[in-house]
Amino acid sequence: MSSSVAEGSKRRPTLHDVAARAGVSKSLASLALQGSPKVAPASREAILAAANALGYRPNRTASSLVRQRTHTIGAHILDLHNPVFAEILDGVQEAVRGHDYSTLLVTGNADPVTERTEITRLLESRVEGLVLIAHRLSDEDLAAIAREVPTVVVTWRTDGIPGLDSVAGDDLAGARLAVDHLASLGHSRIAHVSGGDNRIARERRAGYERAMADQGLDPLVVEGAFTERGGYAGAEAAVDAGATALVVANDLAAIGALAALRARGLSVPGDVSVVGYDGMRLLDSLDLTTVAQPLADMGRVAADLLMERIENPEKPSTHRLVETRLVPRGSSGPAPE
Amino acid sequence: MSSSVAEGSKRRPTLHDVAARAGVSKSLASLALQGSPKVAPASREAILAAANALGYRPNRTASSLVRQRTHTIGAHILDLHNPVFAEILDGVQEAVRGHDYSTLLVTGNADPVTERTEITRLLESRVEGLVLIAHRLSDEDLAAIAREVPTVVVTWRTDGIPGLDSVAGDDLAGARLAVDHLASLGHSRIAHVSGGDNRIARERRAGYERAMADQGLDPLVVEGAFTERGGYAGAEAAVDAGATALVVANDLAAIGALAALRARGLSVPGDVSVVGYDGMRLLDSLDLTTVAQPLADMGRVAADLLMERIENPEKPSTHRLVETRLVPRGSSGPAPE
DNA sequence: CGTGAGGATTGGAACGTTCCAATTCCGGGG
DNA sequence: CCCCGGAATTGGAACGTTCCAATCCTCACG
Repeated sequence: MSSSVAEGSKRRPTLHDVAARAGVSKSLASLALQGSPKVAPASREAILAAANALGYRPNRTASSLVRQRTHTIGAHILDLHNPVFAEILDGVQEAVRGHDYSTLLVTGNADPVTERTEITRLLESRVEGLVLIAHRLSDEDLAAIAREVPTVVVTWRTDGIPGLDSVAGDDLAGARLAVDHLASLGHSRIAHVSGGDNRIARERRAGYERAMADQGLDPLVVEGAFTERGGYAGAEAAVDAGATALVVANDLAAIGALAALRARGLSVPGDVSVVGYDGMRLLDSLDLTTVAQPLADMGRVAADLLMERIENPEKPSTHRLVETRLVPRGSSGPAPE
Repeated sequence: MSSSVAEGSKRRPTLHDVAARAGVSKSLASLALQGSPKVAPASREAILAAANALGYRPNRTASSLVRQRTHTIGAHILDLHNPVFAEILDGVQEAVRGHDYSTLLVTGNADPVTERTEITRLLESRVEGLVLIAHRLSDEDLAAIAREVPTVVVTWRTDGIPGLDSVAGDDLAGARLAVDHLASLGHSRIAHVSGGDNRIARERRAGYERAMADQGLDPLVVEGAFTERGGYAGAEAAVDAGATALVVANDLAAIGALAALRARGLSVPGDVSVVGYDGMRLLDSLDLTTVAQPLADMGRVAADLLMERIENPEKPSTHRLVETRLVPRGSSGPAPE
């Protein structure tokens, strides 16, 4: 019959309700719930009990408004379907949680338009920082965003934009690792299945080309994409051109490449060796050689950089290049014949 | 020299600033930015121009507070590493975007404690609904949450909790599909690599056992888990026990099982057939037979149910059982000898 | 027994919106 | 020339917090 409970059954209880029930002011109730030491034990107890009885939940939006802090960061992920991004996100989440932040996640689904509107939404929600796990933004857009909120780009180095940090693998060196590995196994017809026309793909391709030149080998690049289909088609073209080894632009495409080779009845690594790129977890079971990046670490580093910049927005940009390493597995072996 | 711009360089411009610059009241500015038809064209233009010049961004937290709506739903995902969940989430995102909602994403990392605190955080952020893509909550916790906010559970049927909807695949029928498929290929020693001690795993196991009984075959269950490692170990145990076909609890574990068989030098499907469960995209390339669920659809349906319940919180619970189907691929073939 | 120190408590402003009720403005009809 | 209606505009309260400044108590000390 307690009227406050009865009428509260529809409306969410507010701090005011808690205070009323405990017989104190809302100020004191606020203090007590924040765990301030200056509230008398008796009052504290009464307030906590009241809050509990009412099922009170602090309203973060109200609190954010007055505190001018949301304790939330935004994360944009290019494509939910690539496990690689999920692994990076996982690292972000972990680090961010340690700093008592939440993550507002959006995807552009690889479409630049939705990507922009989704990011706008994040900005309107007053996220305190932004982690872009791959993106399709123009440099101007990126600069505008970075001016507005601390931002870090994961997956490729982005310099020249003030106040923006980035975390990336060394794609040039990574592609070289793959080429050198295959060359040392005696391969000479090493093809590259590219990842299409985007920043990372270009970088990896450049790394491949330079490494091939340094090995004194003729490069052979076939067009592909960062998807299984892309890898499938690319692998077909590459073996048609006589390749005995494939440096594939990413793991997903490498899995597709494997499928293509299987379909052709070619054995791996007997007839053709395959090396992927990224180092997603699954690959261990698939026995696929790859150039691995420490994905979760990249996420963690990104989140840490973001936290630092939130602390100190004026700090100079830092660009972290993480180490990639070759993880040899069963998909790469000596050149045939 | 315009003072409002100069001093605004640090502080975010607010509606008040826009109104001042346009020489109107904040009320009118608000109206104009919402696209109300009752503001004079001239004023509208001035206001829009001012907003643009200042780089004004509406503050959603303030707006949420007064409107009592956040236009945000919360999503909890059990484990970011299982691509299956990502695919479901993708469907959720898409549907939710259509309704002009954002998603606040959290993970419990399969740990019940962080799971609860993360969900609490969502509640404090006043999400208008909750999608739980697998969870570890007790029924009481779940009921308490559902009482507080519209909630839908994806991945397993959850009834008996008022005001809670669920979307799930028919695991009983699904496991039967796998068994029948293998039986029709002539297998009799069909083992089940279980997914451990959880709701879904139990259901799939039960489906397997019943189907085996109906086929007049002896069941053989080995303990596994919903992970690659679990599948790996399970497959070893199963072949040691003489199985020629494996019904594995989920795709991830099936991939692990494949790895185990390869390590043993057993051919698939020559020596052993393998059937997975879930239907994650990657499987197509891996040529793995599976019992597929329409994952993205499940996400979409979940989001739609949620939207309906947000509209009408009193509607009776609905439990959607989505259809699973067997997708035969190269990992299952006739029984040996 | 008065005074003051310091702890406990409180009122009220502020955060940036939305939206209702009230006011101003304008031209046309009487 | 006044008044009226409707369109355009505005002030101000409200949303649920936080936090500052001010007040209230209580008790020890002189």
